[in-house]
Amino acid sequence: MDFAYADALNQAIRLLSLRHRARAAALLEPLGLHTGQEALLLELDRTGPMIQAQLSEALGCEPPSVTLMTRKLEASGHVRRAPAPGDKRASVVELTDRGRALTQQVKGLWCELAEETVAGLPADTAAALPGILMILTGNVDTRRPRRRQGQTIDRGEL
Amino acid sequence: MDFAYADALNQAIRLLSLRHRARAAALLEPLGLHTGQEALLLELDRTGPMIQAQLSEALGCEPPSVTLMTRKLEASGHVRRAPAPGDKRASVVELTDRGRALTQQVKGLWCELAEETVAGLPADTAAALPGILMILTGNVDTRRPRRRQGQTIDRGEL
DNA sequence: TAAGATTAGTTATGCGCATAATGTTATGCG
DNA sequence: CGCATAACATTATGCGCATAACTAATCTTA
Repeated sequence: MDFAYADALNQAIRLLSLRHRARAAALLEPLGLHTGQEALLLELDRTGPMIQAQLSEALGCEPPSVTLMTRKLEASGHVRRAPAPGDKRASVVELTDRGRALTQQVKGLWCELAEETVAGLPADTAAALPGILMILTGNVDTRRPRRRQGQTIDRGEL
Repeated sequence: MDFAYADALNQAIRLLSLRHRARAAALLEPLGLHTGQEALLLELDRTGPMIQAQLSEALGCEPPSVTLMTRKLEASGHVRRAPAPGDKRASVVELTDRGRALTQQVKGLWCELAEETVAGLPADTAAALPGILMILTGNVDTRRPRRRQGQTIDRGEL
């Protein structure tokens, strides 16, 4: 593997992370949201109420992070927590009406951000991009079982 | 702009950021490096000694971050700081011999990481990726003058 | 059913990067 | 020249996300 290429790729990913996150933060700030919280709201909007362990899985961040995110969103009244029926350890998280309203605004910003991000790219490139990035993510993902080299794993899921 | 696409794209970028960073951290940890420090070493290796303001620009992070990074790399003996000739405010940062040696190891890991990252991608897609990501980065970059919508700005660079 | 292992969630702590405020040196202009 | 302004660096502080250590509840199984 050519180092010049490797460096270009890793650096590009690093810079995109920094800038995309910074831009997202700037867009979300008027709504009183910090980066990461929008992902939780959008996930609840997509999937409906769920317990924190599921959120952790869906958001790709660790349980302690989810604890803090939900705590803050609860404090700001966008999310509600209730004891999970049938499991006294777990608590289900769901959007409040205010949270649902805010999520709609987030969706608008999210479209803006995506549009801004892929500006100047050929349409087919832009269309393929999410899928490509998901492949990359899967390739370096150490949380899940570890997919081998971008090919799907045989169905040995316990 | 379609929300489903926007969501897929923004989410993909967010997850790639988290996972790629985590994987890099895991690879760098045996070298005693934390994420971000490798970028500084590689930049010094590429460009040679430079002052922190230049590092800040090259690395895409703010001066206070550079202060901390250099301080830690100085403490671990990989980098040296000297007063800048002709400017008592600035200090030039350069690699020590140990730093240079470590950087060579980082380069190896960087190749591993890139290889792992693009596994399973068509060769031409992988080849085009760094350029595409740099376009995205430029599109959402608010540090520099603000390029408009992915097209180059007219040469009004002061 | 009682004991060990697993799972949900939390608290404590640490790192990277950001912004704000400060001190110091350079510079450009009346 | 002298003064205002800009640039380099730093300190203080805050947020997101991570890991480690812990409690409490649930599952497994002998």
